[in-house]
Order: sequence, then structure tokens, then C-alpha cells
Amino acid sequence: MFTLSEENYLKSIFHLQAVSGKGINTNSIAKKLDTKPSSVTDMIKKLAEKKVLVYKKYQGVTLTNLGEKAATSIVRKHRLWEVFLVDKLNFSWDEVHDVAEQLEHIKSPKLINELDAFLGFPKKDPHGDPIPDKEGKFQKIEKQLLSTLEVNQIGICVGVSDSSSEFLKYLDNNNISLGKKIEVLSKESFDGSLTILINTKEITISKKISNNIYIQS
Amino acid sequence: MFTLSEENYLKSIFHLQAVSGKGINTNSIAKKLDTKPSSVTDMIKKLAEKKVLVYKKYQGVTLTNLGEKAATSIVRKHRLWEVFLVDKLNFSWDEVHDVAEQLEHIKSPKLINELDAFLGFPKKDPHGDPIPDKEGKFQKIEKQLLSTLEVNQIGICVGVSDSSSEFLKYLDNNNISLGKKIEVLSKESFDGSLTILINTKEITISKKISNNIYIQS
DNA sequence: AAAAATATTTAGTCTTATCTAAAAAAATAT
DNA sequence: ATATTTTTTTAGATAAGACTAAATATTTTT
Repeated sequence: MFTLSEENYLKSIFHLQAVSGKGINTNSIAKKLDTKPSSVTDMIKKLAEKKVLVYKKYQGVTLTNLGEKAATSIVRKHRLWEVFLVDKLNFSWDEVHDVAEQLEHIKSPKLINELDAFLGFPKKDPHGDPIPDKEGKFQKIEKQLLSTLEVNQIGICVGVSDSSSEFLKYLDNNNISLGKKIEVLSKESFDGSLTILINTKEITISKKISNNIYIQS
Repeated sequence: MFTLSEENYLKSIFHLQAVSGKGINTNSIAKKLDTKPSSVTDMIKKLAEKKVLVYKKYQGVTLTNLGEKAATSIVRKHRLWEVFLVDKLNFSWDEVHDVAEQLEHIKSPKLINELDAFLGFPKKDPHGDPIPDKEGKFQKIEKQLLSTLEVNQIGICVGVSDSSSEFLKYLDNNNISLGKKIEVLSKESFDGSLTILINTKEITISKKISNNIYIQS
């Protein structure tokens, strides 16, 4: 069993690994967890002793199978709770993250499996991310960043890479949500901003925004 | 805001106070929390500084209004989660306690109020205990211990004073549950054991059992 | 390939919540 | 009213997880 702190490290390393594919360095973990590199080194040693990751001085870490399994279980819990909050308790997608961060640490296999059944075995959370099943399996969703689309191309919004309340509220205000069709009308080469067509309306979004929206084309 | 440990102290003191009515001493808190009296003294000082209880050396503690409010909020969360587990997730009444002990510490006013509504504003938890409302108000349920009934008296089971899985399974095995009619057929003066009629069946229960069952007569 | 910059680790400190052992106070018994 | 027992508190130690500051590796630049 893992402490709350250990679970947060596992989850962060898991997410970093999913993006970069390679060994994860101390600094990036520290940034993700809003902590100091020296604290990360301490915890990494502890987790290495518990066999959930492999650590060699100055070379970052990689999760073992055991570590990936543990991390996946936390992600499963997080995303199932998010579905619960939105589907059953009237939360909006920008309100769920902080509460799910707490709920994901509740320890009870029965609880999470019953919750899964109660929700109808959902495959995706409110932000479009896949929910691992009981065995930890989940489909990697085909997706690309909106910022990679060319002018005149069309995509369907299928996810976001930033789940902060601030960003999600911006999307709400601009009527961008999962399943919406987005057409790139023009692209400003100077700053990478896009003018897009959504709901028959034209809006211009910055590169920072288009870098946090996933689409399927 | 309180730490997990502080919340557990508040809850324990609240429960002890509800039974005894008077100032709660160090030893009884230590016993309830399965910790040492010296640890209790430390924590008590901290909680006194936070104004949730009044403490005078060697004289035990009493919760302030602030402390009672905080404790009631934790009890509300605990009991609502128990209802959720039983009503929605197919938990039996002997399985809910440990999970609710974890869930009661989740911090989100919206979560608990929406959960309350989702469950239909229940008034009692699966063990017959009253659920405080948003404002912390709840009816004290009229009840007495089964052990106080005389021969030939009849009562309805309305609660239990021990929520351990072990005790609740014993009740299940003997078909004792909330709402059941219980008639005292005879009482053994030597050890206080009772022979009772329940579901047209006669069974004999020890004093320890009848001391943990609440009835309404 | 040396210098500079960046990343990582070590050493030592702090806080929270716990513990043991010993001291002090209060309650009980003789 | 004194002795004994019980309860409570104090003092000092420990473990987890974080921090700062300094030391050491590694990487990048020139």
C-alpha cells in the first residue's frame, strides 16, 4: 500500500512518462508536483526501494510494471470519480478536478468497482480521457493537437490537455466542448494564433489555447 | 481547515460527549482513537489553540460551538457516504464503516450537499443514526438499549451502538435488522442474557449483545 | 576541451503526529 | 491523613515528507 504522497508521485511520473515516452528527470517531477528537486530525490529513493520505479543517480526514473499498475489504478479512480461528479452530482467539467484529486486516494477495491458498474462502465471521463478498466487496460485515443491542423482542415474536439478550471471556463465561454466540430479558417504565422469556425461562429484563439485542445480529424 | 488527524480527534470527542454529557478525559480519547494518552495531550493543546475545545490541565476537554460544528460536519459526511454505499453501490451495513471513515475527510461543500440531494435528503444512516442537515441540525432519536427492556415488553429495533463488521454480521446471522419487532420472553438474572422472540423465532442473546442494540418501545 | 550554465544530490533543519519513560497531579483506599 | 493507585503531563526521541543551502554531476556553449 502507498501513502498519499507516494501515490501523487506515481501518478505524476506516469503522466510525464505517457507524454515523453522516456526516463523522467527530477526537475520535471518537481515542477509537476510543485515541490523542490531535493524533495523529489528523497522520494524517488524511497519508491525505488519499493520496486515501483528504477532509479539511477543523475539519470531520472522509469516506472516498473508494478509502478505502472499502481499508477493506472489511481488514474482509473480519478477518472471514474470525475464521471460520477458530472453525471450524478451536477458538477461541471471545470469543477471536478480538485475533488477527484482527493477521492482518487480512497482505498477500497469494492468501492471503485461498484462505482464503475453504477456509472455503466464509462470509457471516457468528462475531459475525453480514457478510463482504465479493472485490469488496468485502456485504449489510447487517437488524437492530435488543434495547433497541428492546417488551414481549411476540420477536426472534432475529443479532449483537453489542461484540466484547470481557468482553461475549461474559457472553453465554456467560447462554446468549445467535446464532440464539437472545429474548422481552421486561418493561421497567423507570427504568433501561431488560429481563427476557427465553431457553431457557425468565427473566433480567434491563441497558440497556447490550440496547444491544449485535442481533436480527431 | 483541519488535518485528518485533527478531524478524527474532533469526531471522537464529539461521540464521547454525546454519550457522557460531561467533560471528556484524556484516557477515554486515547482508548477511542487507539493511541497513547501522551499523544492525546499534545493534540488537545493544539486543538485548544484553534478554539475548537476548552482544555484545562488534568480536567479533560469540552468542545466549543466551533468544535461541535466541525465535528457535526464530519459526522454528516460519514453518514451520508454510508447511505450512498448501501443504497447505490450494494454495500451491506457491515461493510460501510471503514470506507466511510476515509470518505468523511474529503473536503468539498458542493460535493456533500449534492450527494445529500442525490440521495433524497436521507434522515438516517444504515445503522439508524440520524444524519445532520446542512446547518448541522438533527433529531435526537428516542431510543433505549434492548438490555433495559423487562420480560414481556416489546420493542422495535432502531439502531446499534457498535458498527463493527463483526457485530453487524452477528445480527445478520440472527435476522436482526432495523425495524424488526423484538419481544423479551425471559431474562436470566445471573448474566443478564435475554431470550427474545424475533421473526417467530426464539433466540438467546448475551448481555453484551443487548447492550449494543437500540430499540423503541 | 575548458568554461559556464543547468540539473541533481547531499547534508542538515523543520513540522506533524506519534511514541516511551519519567515526573507530577488527582483520586482512591487504608 | 497518609499511602497507594490511577490519570495526566512533560521531556525527549522517531519517522515521514518537506525545505534551504551547499556540493557535485552533467550538459551546453564557446
